[in-house]
Amino acid sequence: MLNLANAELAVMNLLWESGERMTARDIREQLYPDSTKAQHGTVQRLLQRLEEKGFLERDRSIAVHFFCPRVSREAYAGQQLESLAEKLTAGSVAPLITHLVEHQRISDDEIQRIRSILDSHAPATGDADGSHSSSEQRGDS
Amino acid sequence: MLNLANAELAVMNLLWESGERMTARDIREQLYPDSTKAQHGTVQRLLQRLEEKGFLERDRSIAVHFFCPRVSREAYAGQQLESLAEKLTAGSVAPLITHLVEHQRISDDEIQRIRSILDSHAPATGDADGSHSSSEQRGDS
DNA sequence: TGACATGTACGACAGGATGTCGTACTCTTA
DNA sequence: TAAGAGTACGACATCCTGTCGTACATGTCA
Repeated sequence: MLNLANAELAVMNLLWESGERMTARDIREQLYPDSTKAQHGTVQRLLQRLEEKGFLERDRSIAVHFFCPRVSREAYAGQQLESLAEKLTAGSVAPLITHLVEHQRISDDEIQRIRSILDSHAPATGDADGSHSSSEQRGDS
Repeated sequence: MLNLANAELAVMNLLWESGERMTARDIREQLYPDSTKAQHGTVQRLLQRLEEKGFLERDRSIAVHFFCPRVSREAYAGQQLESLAEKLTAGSVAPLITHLVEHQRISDDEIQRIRSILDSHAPATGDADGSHSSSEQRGDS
């Protein structure tokens, strides 16, 4: 999956937040409140590139096209995170989280949420320490 | 903090993995095994830009400079993760982790590691803990 | 000391990504 | 059919990257 540039991300954010399909006009009016003629072209260009990249779907069945996300925000975020982990921590996300936690960049509330996510998806292994399962650091490549 | 491009990241990876300060020659020989004259210039350019960006430190006290990281891999990774969370999930990393877990992109081993990180840094769950595996969180997300 | 090897500093360039705008074409509708 | 709105996309300036070459500095050794 490719990356989203700033302007492209702005468009996707609109689509993600709207929850409904949008027309190019909708998008233009939100991105450029003082929309000139030229900016309409800009939006069309962005939409075209986003379509080429596979990030959105265009409904051509009628003259005025409708756009909606083809990639969810969560999927994109997850992919970006994976890519980050691959490049920097040999595919492991634990070091990233370690750093965030140690530098108090994660609030207690966040920690609770993460813990509950893990609890609900990782069936208790039985043992409390969980250190039996080949947990050696492979921190770098 | 700025981003690292591919070639720049390659240099930083060398420095991060080496653990010791390196000369430009060391780096060139590793990046370009068949090092030509030209590539020496390339490496120098990369080192210069990395220094400008603040990613490494250059010891100019002697003629042949020594280079070492000024930013740790963990710090860079953490910053990138934060940046990602800011752009995509309103600063919260929980949604990122949620996605990874739900799509089984995190191994059980990783989950155990993350859990232990959280346990060791955020013990105050309100109650006296002790039963962290109990069923409290609803964790819908 | 002078020549040479090695190293540093940095200008320059090409290629790609991005944001922007303008123009040509299409479609709908009055 | 003409006007208005929309679509498709060429074109451009800008920035970032990776690369190379050149000019200058420094150290070594006969």
